[in-house]
Amino acid sequence: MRILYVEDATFLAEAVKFNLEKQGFTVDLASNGEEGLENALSDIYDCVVLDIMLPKLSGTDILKRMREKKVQTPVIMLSALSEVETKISHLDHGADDYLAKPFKTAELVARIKALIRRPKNIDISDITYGDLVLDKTNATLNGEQLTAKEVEIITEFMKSPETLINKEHLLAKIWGEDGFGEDNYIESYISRIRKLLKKIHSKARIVTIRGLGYKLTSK
Amino acid sequence: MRILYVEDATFLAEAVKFNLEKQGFTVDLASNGEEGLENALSDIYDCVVLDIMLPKLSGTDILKRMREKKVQTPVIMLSALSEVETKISHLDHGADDYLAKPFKTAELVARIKALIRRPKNIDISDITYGDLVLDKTNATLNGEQLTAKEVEIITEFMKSPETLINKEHLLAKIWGEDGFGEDNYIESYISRIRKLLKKIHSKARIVTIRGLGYKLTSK
DNA sequence: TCTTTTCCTGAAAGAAACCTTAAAATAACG
DNA sequence: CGTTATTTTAAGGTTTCTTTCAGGAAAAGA
Repeated sequence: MRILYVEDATFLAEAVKFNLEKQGFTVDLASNGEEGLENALSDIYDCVVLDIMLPKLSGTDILKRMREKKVQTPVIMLSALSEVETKISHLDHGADDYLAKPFKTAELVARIKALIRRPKNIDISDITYGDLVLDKTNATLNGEQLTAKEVEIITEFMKSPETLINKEHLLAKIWGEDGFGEDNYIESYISRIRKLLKKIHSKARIVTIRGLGYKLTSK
Repeated sequence: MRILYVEDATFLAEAVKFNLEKQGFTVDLASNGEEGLENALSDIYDCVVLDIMLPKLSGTDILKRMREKKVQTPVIMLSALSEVETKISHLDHGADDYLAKPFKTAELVARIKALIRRPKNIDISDITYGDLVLDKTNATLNGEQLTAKEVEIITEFMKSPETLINKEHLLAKIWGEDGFGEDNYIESYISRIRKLLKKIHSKARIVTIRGLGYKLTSK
């Protein structure tokens, strides 16, 4: 479970990071809004915690841009302001929870856990692209049974078809942490997925953009 | 017995939770409508208590959506409005009981208990799928005697045949709490249920989707 | 063209998830 | 209170998925 914590108060950031890691989470820190946004958009986190008052770009802005870019990672907002209005406005913008500063780390941990553990009933809906139907509840692609990793990879492609997806992103999202000579994981799976697509007689295929990554296309 | 209580007034929610837990219930809280709906749809609760006035999504909406999705968990609605009209409209939408705010926790506890006790008289109807007949009054599958846990597990599968059911769900629904029980519980029972299906000469069988869960199928 | 880099693919090794059985613990019953 | 039935624990074996490896093919660069 990987968490992004965007916070400019270093001492606080470090303390919280320490506590979260003790709970078994992997934690990345960002100390300003721009850096935070960049990380958040990578879409590899299981939860993002945003302070609102930040240099360069506010937490609110980060949240807004994330949702614009269709990044659906659960978000918890932190702020000294506990006015109901602000709170509601954030929830409206797609924040999943809200915590007033100062807070107890235990409280934050509890909320993160609650968000992550939330039943996955909602994003489990089928994904379709062209003649492909990925049924995530049954782990099948056009009726063909898939393995867990295959589902994850195919999901990434079908969520952003006709878009280049680089290996780094796949490694980070599906294998977590930083890869090392592990590019072949992906090549191996791409190979198998291509076979699958052929077996299904789909018009869609995965093309490789040498040096950059792969792309699902049906053109 | 696990209960979901959807309520935005935190102080009230905590108080009620405390009292219900004293009665031996496990209680999950949700503080807004969306979260409440998501949790309710997971279909692992024995009873859902819905406040009507909620941020994001009203209790009424949650109830409606639950029934649309065929989630038949007993529901108690809470509201400051005690007008007969509203009451009737909710009961029409499939609520099982109605309680006006403010209420005494003891009153709520009593109603929850009443509701939870009731189902055993009602949903005792047989469930069938393909050549299988589960008789819940006698705890038999095609005449073969079952144990209590076997009935519960088989019920889950027969309620949603041809659908992947993951271990987490089974653990939460049958053993309660947060999947603290071992996966091996399930593996053990699946093994026994498979023997049973063979003995019965049923066409149906339980297939395992490695890393994801199990599925009852007859294809 | 020849060399280098990057990618593809099939097969084998390794790891993880799952199955099965039997015995121990617990609960239910008389 | 003893007996029986059910549930849980434990262990070893089995299967399947994932990773690794190695050799070859395609693209890019010299």
